[in-house]
Amino acid sequence: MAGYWLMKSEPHVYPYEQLVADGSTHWDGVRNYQARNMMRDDMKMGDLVLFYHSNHKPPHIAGIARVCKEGYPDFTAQDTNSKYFDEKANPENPRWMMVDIEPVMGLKEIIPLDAVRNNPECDGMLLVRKGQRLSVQPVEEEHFSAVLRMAKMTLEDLS
DNA sequence: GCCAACGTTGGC
DNA sequence: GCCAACGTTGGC
Repeated sequence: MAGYWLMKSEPHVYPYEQLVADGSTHWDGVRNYQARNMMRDDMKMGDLVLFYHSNHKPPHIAGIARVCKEGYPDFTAQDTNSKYFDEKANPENPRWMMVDIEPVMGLKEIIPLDAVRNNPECDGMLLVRKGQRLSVQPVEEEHFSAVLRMAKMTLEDLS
């Protein structure tokens, strides 16, 4: 059964539209162990992803993406020219992992963070939990479908 | 730009 | 293994 996730990106760095333009992307630069572990162990081919724009007014869910390559080493950690370089990473112990995602479709209506927070169907979503900052987080199926409903979409629209 | 929340680091 | 210091995230 498919898993559901939410991934955060700052739209001035990498907006959903860029994912559409690129066709797919590797999700490099995650330097948090919880997020790494989920990408390494839990995110599977075909899992659906809410693509979230953080640090934007208003912060919002912009589109749906899909995992198209499962966890593998984040090579930017071993690239001295990368801002994500980590001297503790090496081929034997890459330390950081990433997945690839591809666009599925943009939301017909973007969903602002406030709308998620104000929707009782989204109670318990990590996204609206105070103080949580994970840039990759699991989403329950009922929350995922609640977000789609808010955007006047269904899972069938995604297939 | 502020700052609360939280993760990481490193001395002890 | 504790915990103070520090850095980052991300909404506001």
